[in-house]
Amino acid sequence: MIERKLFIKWKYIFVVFAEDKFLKGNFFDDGLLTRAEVLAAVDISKQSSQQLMKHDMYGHTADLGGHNVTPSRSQYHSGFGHSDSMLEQLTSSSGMSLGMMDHHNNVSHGLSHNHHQMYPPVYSHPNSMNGHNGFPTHHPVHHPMHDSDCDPRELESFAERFKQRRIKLGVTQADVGGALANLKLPGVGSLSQSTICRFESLTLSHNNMIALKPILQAWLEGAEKQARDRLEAENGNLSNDKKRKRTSIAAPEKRSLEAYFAVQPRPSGEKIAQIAEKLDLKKNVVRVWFCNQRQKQKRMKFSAVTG
DNA sequence: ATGCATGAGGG
DNA sequence: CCTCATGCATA
Repeated sequence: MIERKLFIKWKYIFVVFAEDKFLKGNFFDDGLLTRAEVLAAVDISKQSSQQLMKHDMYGHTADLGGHNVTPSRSQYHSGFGHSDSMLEQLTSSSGMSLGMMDHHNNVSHGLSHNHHQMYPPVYSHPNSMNGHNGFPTHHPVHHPMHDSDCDPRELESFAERFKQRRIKLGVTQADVGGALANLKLPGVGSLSQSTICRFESLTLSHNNMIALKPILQAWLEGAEKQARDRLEAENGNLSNDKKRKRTSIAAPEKRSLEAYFAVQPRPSGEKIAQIAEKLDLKKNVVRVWFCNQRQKQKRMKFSAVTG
């Protein structure tokens, strides 16, 4: 599948970086990666890349069998299997290998958790799921889906059309997010500008895209039907002092993390602690960075180089 | 548009 | 601890 291929290419880029560091002799001083680990990763990645070139990397989105609403099984496992085992042979250290991920994946959430409203956005709820008409945990409420709803190309074109029509309506991404709550669909609250943006740019997981599509489609149709302005989205309740802070990881540290990630996407807690210490970052920051990085590789598109 | 963060749910 | 869906904050 295309996303898998893109991931391999992406990984390749950073492994090459690791190789470069290695050649300059400044990569192993910290002892976090063994010579064998890097050489193996470099070798495997090169092979994978060559293999991909032969198989038309950008040509077409091709397959991805019309089914799977959930990535439950290995939908990320084509043409990479042997590489996994190779790496495992060469990496004497901790666990998982490069392409190994997601063997279990229950996707038990639907959309709509309406959770953690610690920072009340548009509609404010003091807490996640207290009594209060709040949807307990999750809602299976999904409209009957058709095969086309799972087709990446269909999703892609829908996202594009959506953006187009949204702009035509003169509505911002944030407006859409807020308007969703007025849709009164069971289990559907508002969404942030971030999420709408990510939907339009396909930078969400395949499943997330599928879940959001019917909702956004419903909004779009409603909004167009009454080309009126129902842009309300009452807000203005920003009386909270606790500002969330976003730590910024400097470029050098980030490059190191990327190099580590290329070799071991799922480092153990121990390893994370070591890395954190080496880079002088808090362990949790490093852990979260790896989590986010893993999520990134599962997205439909990679925003930068893949156009 | 994206980077780092949170929290539910599941082991 | 992880995955996933999401969001605040920010470049």
